[in-house]
Amino acid sequence: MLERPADVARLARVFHALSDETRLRIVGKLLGGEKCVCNLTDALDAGQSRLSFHLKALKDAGLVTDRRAGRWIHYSLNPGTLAELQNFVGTVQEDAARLDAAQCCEEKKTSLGQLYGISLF
Amino acid sequence: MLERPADVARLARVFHALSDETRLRIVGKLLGGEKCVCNLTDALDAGQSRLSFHLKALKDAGLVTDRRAGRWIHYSLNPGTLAELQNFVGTVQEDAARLDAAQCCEEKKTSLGQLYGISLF
DNA sequence: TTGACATATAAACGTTCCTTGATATATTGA
DNA sequence: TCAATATATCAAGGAACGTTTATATGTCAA
Repeated sequence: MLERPADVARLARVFHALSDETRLRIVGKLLGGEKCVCNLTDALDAGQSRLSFHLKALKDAGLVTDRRAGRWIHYSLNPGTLAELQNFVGTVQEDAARLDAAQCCEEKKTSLGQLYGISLF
Repeated sequence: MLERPADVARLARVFHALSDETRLRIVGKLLGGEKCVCNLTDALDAGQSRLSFHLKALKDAGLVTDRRAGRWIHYSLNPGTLAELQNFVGTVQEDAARLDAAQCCEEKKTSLGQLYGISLF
């Protein structure tokens, strides 16, 4: 998934959207189900315009969707993007764990072999 | 995990580390196993100092570890932090999927009930 | 139609981030 | 010890980001 430049750019945008504490707190609130902006303003005591700014960042990244209901606009988590994200993180994590498990058997190879260009296996 | 301020700050740092295209490409390269900086410089044709800057960001976030081997420093993915990350993303994703599945049964409730303060269930 | 309310957008400003070029540190081989 | 190599750190400049205040848009109720 990190081979195609478009995917890299997309992932960077999603991660960037989650790289701010206010936005993470918004996500935390949305875990309970969809919320209108007014709910979030109270729960996070953040100014209205500030909240709007961060909601836009989350929405542009595809992490949340909005739905107008009369005067209010309700935001909720977008399962699709979250599934993509989980897929990516899961892949990287599994790979890292696999490499880590293999490492114990290659200690000598990596620390000495790479130095001297010798493979013990 | 988003209740404690310290966790929110930690997560924001990890996400920020992954919010840059150069750093994501570094992660992509490390999927194949540990690499020395020289390998990465070649593979990503990024200047040495630029690469060093991004490796530090990944290291400070706990996403990679480094290991000196003679003249070279090898970087590899840190499975622990990646597991934490996967745990978080997985939780949010599952929650979003659950809410999404429930939504079909509450369509009337959310679109009309919330407007008029009536619960149909 | 008017006023109140919920939310979005714009402008201005300080802060953080990334890049580049120069310099410093650590390690090795001669 | 000296030169070469690999990497880190620093300083400067510009771009992107987040906050705030003010204004605009859209919706409802009277």
